[in-house]
Amino acid sequence: MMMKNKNMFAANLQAVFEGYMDKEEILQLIEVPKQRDHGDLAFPCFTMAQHLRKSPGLIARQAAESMNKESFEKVEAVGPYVNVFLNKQQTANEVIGEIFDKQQDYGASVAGQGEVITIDMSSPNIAKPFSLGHLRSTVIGNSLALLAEKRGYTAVRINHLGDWGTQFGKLIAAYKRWGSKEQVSRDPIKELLALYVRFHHESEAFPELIEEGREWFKKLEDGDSEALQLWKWFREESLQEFNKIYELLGVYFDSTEGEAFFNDKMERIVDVLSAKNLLSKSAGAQVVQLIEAGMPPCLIKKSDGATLYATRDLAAAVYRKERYHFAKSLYVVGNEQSLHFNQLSAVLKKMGYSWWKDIRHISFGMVLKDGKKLSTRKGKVVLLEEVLKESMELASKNIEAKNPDLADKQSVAKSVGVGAVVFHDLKNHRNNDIEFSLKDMLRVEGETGPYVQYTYARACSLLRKGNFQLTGETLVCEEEAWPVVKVLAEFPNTINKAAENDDPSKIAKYVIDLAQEFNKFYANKRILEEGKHKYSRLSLTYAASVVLKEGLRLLGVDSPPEM
RNA sequence: GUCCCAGUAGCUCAGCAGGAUAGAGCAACAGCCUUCUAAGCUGUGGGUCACAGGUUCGAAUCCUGUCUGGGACACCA
Repeated sequence: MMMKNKNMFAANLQAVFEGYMDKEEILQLIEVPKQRDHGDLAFPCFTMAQHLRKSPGLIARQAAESMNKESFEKVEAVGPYVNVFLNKQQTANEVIGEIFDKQQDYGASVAGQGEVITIDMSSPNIAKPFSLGHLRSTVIGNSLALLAEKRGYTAVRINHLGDWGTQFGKLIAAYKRWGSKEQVSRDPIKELLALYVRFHHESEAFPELIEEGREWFKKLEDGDSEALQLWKWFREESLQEFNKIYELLGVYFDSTEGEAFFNDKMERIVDVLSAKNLLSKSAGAQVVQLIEAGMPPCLIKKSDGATLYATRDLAAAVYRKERYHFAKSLYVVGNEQSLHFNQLSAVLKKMGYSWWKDIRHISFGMVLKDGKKLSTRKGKVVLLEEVLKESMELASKNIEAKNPDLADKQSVAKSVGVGAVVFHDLKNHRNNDIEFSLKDMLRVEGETGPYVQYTYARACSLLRKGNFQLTGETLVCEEEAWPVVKVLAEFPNTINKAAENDDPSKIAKYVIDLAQEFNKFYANKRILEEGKHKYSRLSLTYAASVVLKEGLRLLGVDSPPEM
């Protein structure tokens, strides 16, 4: 919609500047004024001033005068700018009409029709608590998947569980020394974590423990039945705990093939590397040199012959390409691993896979406490489950205080409590580090999930009370409704920007923006007041509700119709 | 030491394919509910956009350097 207006504006200007500037260039220059009284679109004349060697102010005045103004409400020159005001009535009818027409598909496209995007997300480590870092990966990945689907792609959500590696040797060693079946069964993650922490603590004084852990991992790799059994048990218990969280978050996976799944797929990678003469020995280890790419070498095999993270990820990348034929493969993993992913791409490139450039590391900032990284090894973790629990309790208290007669309080408390935490995680650009603050996460006023949900619930309430029904009559756009219409018109554009930049925060900001504009409208106009504006106001309310709900959905946040 | 990311209001952050007086939210203060959900709305105060150069008619936005913070840098993932 906005694009259409922009095109129209550009076409008109092009006619005026015939021979000096093509439409593409004009489109590039057209901008949205920051201030309301500067209109809806603006063209700065500085560049034209250089072409024509006249003052920008003069050009703006002449352009404003000679332009075809029929399709706009007003065209005026202000200083060096040509400002246009769109036809509010027509635009409102077009925008809201389109939303009525498409409903939740408003903003959808077919850009990715027939293509697959795999998304490596969440990927918690077995036997360790689900941390806030994993929450980030999970909700960012989920939102990117939803955005991809909105644009017609098939999204494959992959939970690459951290279910293999030397830490399991350590864990088994710790369990054998100090663990008990009863305790682990009672509270698996907590107990396993305690064992892991104790192992690290004690191995500072008794370094021989490290060796013991290494031996257990070797046994695990060699298929020792005791080791394998313990490993399976740890994995199973952990997965059950994780599933509770996924259920709360409303996230599902198409694949939970973790690291262990690739154990038998790595030899092939090593063979290819070897056949292509890419492997070299360095201090006993097998590496791929990446000097020409300006990177340190990528470790493929340890000096004891064991494989490494990179080997596994290479195997996983190849496997995913062969299985899913992805057009793009995203890895939602913390930014401290950017070197690893750069190395991964570089090695794939050397292996001759042309799709190396379709691999994309979607990095995100860390969750910090007192400005420092949280460390599992030192037991310094914030448990997501507890955060969610507190948030849901707070939501429950708020409902009790504000709307005690609400039906289905528990499910609303869940939606709002979880929504607050998810939204808080997504509202800022993913690359920012987040200082852990329970207070901020539980906030429900201002730029928060509950604020947006509240706005949606209010809109729903109006629609219920006003018995809103589509009649298709022509709408009247009041002055106060115009800002809402403009934001509504931007939704498709915002979706594209969010998807192109792998940036869900754009959607979060958008939805806040829309809620703010709608709330202003709500404060200024009695929507249910009988009279000639009622249908138009309710229509606007309806359109806003559709877009708020869909925006929240794209973030993985529920929209209860009442709260 | 090398590489990556960041430094905008007291706090959390937008804005950054250059453009008109730098915007929100929180916190503070002052208002608005016998009428559509006050998880809301309105107003006030608060800024040398880290610093220094450069490119440009024009820089928070682009380039270079400096400082500060964080992260990564071989047998963890």
